[in-house]
Amino acid sequence: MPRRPRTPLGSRRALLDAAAAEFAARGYAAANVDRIARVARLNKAMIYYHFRSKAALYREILRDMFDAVGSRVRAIAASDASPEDKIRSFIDVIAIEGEARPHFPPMWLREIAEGGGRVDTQTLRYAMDVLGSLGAIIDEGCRAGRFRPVNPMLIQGGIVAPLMFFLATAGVRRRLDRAGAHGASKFSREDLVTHIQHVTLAVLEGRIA
Amino acid sequence: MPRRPRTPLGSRRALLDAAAAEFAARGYAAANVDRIARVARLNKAMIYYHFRSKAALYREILRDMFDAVGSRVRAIAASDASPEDKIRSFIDVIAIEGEARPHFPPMWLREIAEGGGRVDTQTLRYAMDVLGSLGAIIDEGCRAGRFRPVNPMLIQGGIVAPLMFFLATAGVRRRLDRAGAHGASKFSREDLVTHIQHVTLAVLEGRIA
DNA sequence: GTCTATAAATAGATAGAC
DNA sequence: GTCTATCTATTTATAGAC
Repeated sequence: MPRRPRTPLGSRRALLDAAAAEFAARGYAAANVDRIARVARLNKAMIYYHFRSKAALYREILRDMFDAVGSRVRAIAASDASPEDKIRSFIDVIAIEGEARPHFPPMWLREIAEGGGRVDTQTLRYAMDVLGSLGAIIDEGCRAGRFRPVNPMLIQGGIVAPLMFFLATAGVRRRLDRAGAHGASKFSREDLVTHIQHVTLAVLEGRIA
Repeated sequence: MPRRPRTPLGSRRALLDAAAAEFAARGYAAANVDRIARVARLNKAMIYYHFRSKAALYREILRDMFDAVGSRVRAIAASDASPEDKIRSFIDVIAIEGEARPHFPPMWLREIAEGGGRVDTQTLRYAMDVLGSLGAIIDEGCRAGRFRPVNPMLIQGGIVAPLMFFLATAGVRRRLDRAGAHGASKFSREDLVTHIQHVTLAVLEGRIA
């Protein structure tokens, strides 16, 4: 007997979720549309009904993820908090959004490795928003005499790279732990965020170099 | 007329080089053995003559890279330099080896995203060596009363993740630069290494948190 | 050691029924 | 909206000549 259709666009949502998991775990090329459909408890043809192609499906997922992070970061930069608090929030948001979307960190890592060759203009804009917002926060702190001018790319790298690394390696770290490495997974996202906040502010306030 | 064979194992070297470039740029699944052979100015069948399979070729490249970094790091940990200098050298070596092997950073990023599912036991051992050596250096510094006990994984993440990120994004950063982001690529590997050295030592010596 | 030719499997995409 | 069946292209891998 045929299953009854789910709520309108429910199948679309199911496909997006299954696809995000597949793309994150295997990467674009190794991802398999049949498997995506099966996980979503649907047929492969539904992917081509809701999306144009495997590539379009991928781009939509990536765009949504960058959009979510980008808009939250923009809001922080535009708020009237102090530069220090903005930096803390910036770090918090990257970590929270990254943890709330477990498929984002691996996909981000893969795109970096890819050299960004697969990101569309829209997605690139979101990514640049993040860097631009961080730059604006730093500028503001400099004008207020509280930050030293530091290359935003350097600051962003010190924040985002470790965060994505740690979020993407939750699984491996547990394996390393069991294999004998000491305490590889013995700290939480909050510990890491606090650490990065302290380091980043120390750098920006010139308490280090 | 048939080209004459190159020096013994010259074809093997050519295939390894071409394959590293292909795997780094496209990832394992999207890499194409035909293209690897063409770039090496050889025939696809030569890949199966020198290596068992595409997968074996991939693992050999990955293992060589981790081996090179692992053994240099082990040597640093075993030297009689001060803990501070060992930390500096550790960071230097990761950066230098990563820059000397431009295909390593992207492959590293992809493996992290993959959750390490493709690394063989040998390669995993090399990777654990790096973390183990860093842990030993930190322990030594602690016993000498110069470092605070900090989770090695936290320190390693703060060093390796930004380095791999920056080395892997040389190309994208130039594109972002032209697209309007300010000064994205306006610093060198030395600048970055110096920065990471300062930050890492500040953390280990308890001058931050 | 190196090549040609080909086998065999996989996987993206579409047509058309229900 | 959902599924079955199928077309087509790509691609790993091998057999065998030179």
